[in-house]
Amino acid sequence: MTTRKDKLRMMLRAHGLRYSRPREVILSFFGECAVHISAEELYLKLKQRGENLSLSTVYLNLGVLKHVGLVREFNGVGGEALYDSNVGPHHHLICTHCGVILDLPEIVVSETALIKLLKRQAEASSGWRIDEPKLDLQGVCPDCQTL
Amino acid sequence: MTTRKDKLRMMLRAHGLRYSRPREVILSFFGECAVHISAEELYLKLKQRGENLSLSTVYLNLGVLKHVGLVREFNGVGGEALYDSNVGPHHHLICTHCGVILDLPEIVVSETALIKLLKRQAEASSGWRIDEPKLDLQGVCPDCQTL
DNA sequence: TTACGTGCAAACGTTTTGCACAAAC
DNA sequence: GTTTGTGCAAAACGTTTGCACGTAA
Repeated sequence: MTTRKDKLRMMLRAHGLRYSRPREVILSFFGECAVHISAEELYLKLKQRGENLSLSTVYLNLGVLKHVGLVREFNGVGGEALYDSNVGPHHHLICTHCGVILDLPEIVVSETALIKLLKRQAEASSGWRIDEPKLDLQGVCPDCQTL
Repeated sequence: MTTRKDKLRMMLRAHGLRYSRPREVILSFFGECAVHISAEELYLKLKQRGENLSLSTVYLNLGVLKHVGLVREFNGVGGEALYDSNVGPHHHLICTHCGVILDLPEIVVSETALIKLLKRQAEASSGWRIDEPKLDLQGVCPDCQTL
């Protein structure tokens, strides 16, 4: 029988990493909620659950997981590092008022043909090789609009 | 006769700010090169020119100039604050290898119709009010491609 | 003369690092 | 037994703040 823990062990192994309790709780947190979260927030959330791993371990492992491609790092409105287990190509809606970040809904993501056209044009005109066009739409979320 | 300094004084006045030597050298630096630069880099560049203003003054004035809309702040790949006197809507090419940032060339910027379409779709589907769609194209610049 | 801007140094929040110990393999 | 990961504390880093002095208006 293959337990959940065995699966985790195999996944980590496949990326050249060993199993550890901090890695388990961090990855299972991301498994439940693929939210955009800072290292410190993640540390506090895990502490609330009774896990006591250190803040530096959180930082270290987020770095390692980013390095092997299991999480993605990007910057919030204030420049803080945020982490996200949605590692596929996607775009962000960023509220300039409260800082909340949402992944772009399907209906827009499906318009990738337009993005690809932009990418091709940018490559042709600049000589750059473009990996991934990422659209950050800055605006005001529904909650902040009512304030 | 209206000197360059008078013009500067008037511009600052129009934004509710007084003239000062640090403001003069910072704004004239941006006038010459509308580059993407950090507070510390700017401080060092100005020091090289024989200007000795303090680092905190640079930070303070970049904040003030951002506040009145004369410069724009955004985040580099490492999350550091970068400043730019190109305050109009434009997009960025970001090299994931060396971190250099370029404004998107005309030929692509002219494709704003596509961006606007994306913006309208995103607004309709999400309920957000979107101020400014900003396209960050991450890739590898010509210099880093040859390494 | 009064409000605003500066320089310095200290404080701050976030992230990284060094090191001894512990756990995984 | 060897390699890798952890926790703690200290350091490093970019940025902000408090305060006495200087300068613009």
